[in-house]
Formats: sequence, C-alpha cells, structure tokens
Amino acid sequence: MKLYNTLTRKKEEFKRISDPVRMYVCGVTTYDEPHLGHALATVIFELLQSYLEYRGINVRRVQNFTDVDDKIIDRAAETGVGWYDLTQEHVGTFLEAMDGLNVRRADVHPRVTEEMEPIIELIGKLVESGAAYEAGGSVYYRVRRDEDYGKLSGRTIDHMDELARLEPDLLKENPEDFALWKAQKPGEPYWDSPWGPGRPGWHIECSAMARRYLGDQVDIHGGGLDLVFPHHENEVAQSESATSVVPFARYWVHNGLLRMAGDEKMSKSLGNVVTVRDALKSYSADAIRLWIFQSHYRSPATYDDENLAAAERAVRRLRQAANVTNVGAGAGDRYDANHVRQRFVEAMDDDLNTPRALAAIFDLTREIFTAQSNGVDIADGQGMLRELTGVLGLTLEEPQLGGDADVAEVEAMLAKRESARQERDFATADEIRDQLISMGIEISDTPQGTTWRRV
RNA sequence: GGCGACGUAGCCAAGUGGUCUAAGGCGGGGGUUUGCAAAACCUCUAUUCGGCGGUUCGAAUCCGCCCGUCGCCUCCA
Repeated sequence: MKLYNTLTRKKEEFKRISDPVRMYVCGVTTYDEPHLGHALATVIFELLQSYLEYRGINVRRVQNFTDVDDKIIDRAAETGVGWYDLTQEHVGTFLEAMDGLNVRRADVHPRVTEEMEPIIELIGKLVESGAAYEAGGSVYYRVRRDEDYGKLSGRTIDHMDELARLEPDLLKENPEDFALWKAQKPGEPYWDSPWGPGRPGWHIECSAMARRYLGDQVDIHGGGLDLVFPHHENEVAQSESATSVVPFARYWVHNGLLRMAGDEKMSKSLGNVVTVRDALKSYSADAIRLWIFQSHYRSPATYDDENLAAAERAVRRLRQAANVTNVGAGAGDRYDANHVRQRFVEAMDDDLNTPRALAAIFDLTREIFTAQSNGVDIADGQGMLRELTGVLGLTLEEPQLGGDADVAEVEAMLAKRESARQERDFATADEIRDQLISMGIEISDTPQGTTWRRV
C-alpha cells in the first residue's frame, strides 16, 4: 500500500522494516477529557493498524499518555485537585471514551510517570555524547549541533531565531535549544536524576518510550499535524542523536486537524471543544466513525451537527443492509460480492482513502438491496459488508439507545395492531403505530410480517 | 514575515492530464411498492470544478498571478 510520508512529502510504497510493524502514536496529555479531535487521531491510527492486519501484516501499536507536564500542574493548581489524581482520572476518561467509540486498545499505553528510568537513561546518553548539556539543574538539547535539524518540518534554525518568539532563557546556550529535563520548581512534582530533581521535557518521553517498547527505529510514527513542529522534529533530533539509527521513523504519518464551525481548530486552549462523551450522547459510535472516514485523514475536518446527523442516517442504511432478513436464502441465484473487496482494497491501499472505500461499501449496500428485491440470495453480500465495515471498526449493531420500552409491551401492541389491520380498522392500527413511534419504535410491514426496531 | 494545507453540486466529500457531460453520503423532486406509512428499489438533482491568464491535440487536474479560508512557527491529536 501507499502511505503519505511527512518526511519526504510524498506518497510512498509502504515497506515494513520489521515484523510486527512497529507503530508509535503520540497520545494525549491527560489534564482534561478527550475531545473529538483526539478521537479522530486515535481512530485513524487504529484504522491504519486494522487495515494493515487485514492485509496480513502484524502490527504492534504503542500510544502514550503524557501524564506529567506544565498544563497538568497548572490545572491541578487551579482546581485544587492533586496533579496525580487529575492525570489518572483523565487516563480513565480517555480510555472510556475510546471504548465508547469501539477503538481497540493499543498493545501498550505507557505513561511518562512510569517511564522515568528509560527517559533519564536516554537523556544521559545525549549529555554524554555532547548532544545535550546541563545548566542549572535542567538539561537542554543543542539544536545547532544537529546538521539536519528541521528536516521533518522544513524549518531552519536561523529563521526561528529571527522571529525571536522563543522564550528568553539565560540558561540556554541558544534560544532554539529545548529542554530534555526541567529542574524542579517549588511545589512541583519531581524525580531524582543525575542533574538533580526535576521532570522530563515534553519531547524526550516519546523518544524514550518508543525506544523501550519498539526499539531504536519504528516503521510508522503517527500523530496530529500540529505535532510536526516542534514535537516530532525534536523527537527525530533526540532519537537519531542518541542511537545513530536514521531515520528514527521510516514513515511519519500525520492526521489533519478538526475544526469547529468558523473554521477554527478544535482545541482545548481555544475552549471550543466537543468532548467524545458529549458526542456519544447524541450519536452512535458507528456514526462518529463513519463521519471521520467520510473525509480523508489528512484533510482538515469541520465539526458540524448536521454532518454528524447525516452520518447517523447513512449508518442506518448500512445497518439495514447488514441485518435485513435474507429473503432469498437458498435461492438458486447468489449475489457475488467479490468485486467490492477489490475496490475497497484499491482505495485503502492508496494512502487510506476511506471516502473511496466507503463509496464501494455504499455501492455494495445498494446492490444487496437490489438483489434482495429480485429474490436473490444476499448472504455473500451481507458477509462482505460485515467484513469490510469490520475493518473500519463499525459494529452495525442496532443502537439500544432511545426508547426503553420493553419487548413484551411492544410485541403486545403489535399484535393488537395486527388484528386491527386484519379487520381493516386502519384508524386503530395507525394510532398504535403513532404510539410506538412516540416510544422510539419504528415499525415496518413486510410480506413476512411486521418488524420493528428502536431508533 | 517564514513554512504548509485548502477552495468541486443545497450541505459533506472523492477525483490531481484524456475512461470526468466529475465517485459516494446527506438533503430534495418524480415514479414503483404499501390500506396508509416506514424501509427498499428505479430515476432526476454540477456541461462544471474560487477568479483571470498560460502550457497542451486535450486541464477540475500542470504553470503564473489574484481573491478567500485554515494550520504550524516551542500549549496542542
């Protein structure tokens, strides 16, 4: 398959360098609930894993939690909650949200606070080799010593200086140097290190965790487009300096960012977020995933209730096709769905072109219904639909939300309605149907009898 | 200011030199089916791809300029 590589700025044929393929995905900073932007990123890399596996390639996926950092400390101070409690709470809200979206867990979800040894060891290596230096109990990375610094993001150091937007820090040799280790400030959490008490800088954690769980080189490194600079650029610098293995990541894959109406990026700092938890109150996991997959992962997506609602309606159609009774079962004619798999694979092989893959799936559903109306056996079509939507992580289960009428009651009402219909008392029949609708039950009369479902 | 992305039907969104008088979804119109619905099926819904030039036998697709929107430039998925 082909994957767009941020490092080379082009689509490249994906060739694994290891088995299983080693994938590292930048996770969240756990100071607040996850929002749909986090969901987008996580779902995309889960999809990449699932699709590679579908193609017979094993994948080991690691996604971290940044559970100690400035924002966590600040938020804890504001709210009076202990920083560690805050952080663990939001590890929990993240995992819950992802469960709600039917995202499979990564193979490893390391947390910075539990990775101090490998982090300190890696910083030590960098200090030893002269790539980094200690100053005032902190450790900084010597950016200027790196001749290829900027290769991922396409930035130059001189330009960074020009802007002088970098925090003046008297301890740094150069303003563009970044912290690997931050000396403890009063009241802040700290760990002991050869340079004194402190905590890791933001970027080093990922280098250390990727190295510990995946080795000195990874096949795929993923994250949001907003992480390219400085986070990933700095990871490249650190990891490659420390291990001399180049490139640190063979394929850099970045997802586009989610925006809000008004076209601004959804972000915690702008306060314009929709949490996953809130979204799941209104929309099914299948609908949210479908909405994500209806645009390409590298394009910016815009949050809009109308689009989510449209996705919810679209997903109902898929569910209907997957779950409809196969009236033509055992008929002489069988619908052959194999051509659809080919279209699906071609689309997905092209840098995970989910919109095109979905086009194939929606064509499949229409063909299933058409075959159904012609009395053709649709078992293979339904199997194919399950197979392909399964790769996309869609369950196609009828939602049990809305209407909590119990089954016996519904069945009793339907029986009453049926006898009214037999007597051609349509007024009564329609009245019962209206009642059911108001209870959140949708019914349909078919030649095989009346069926119902919750909506 | 630097780097980058984007602008396709009412909305969302693929397509990046001929097969495009442009996929798919949502919405809408008409028809079939139904006691009526719902669901489903059939059918119609962009001669046109932000604007203007250019290259080419041929451009939504390449080049130039312009207009508009967004992202990153040490908080960020």
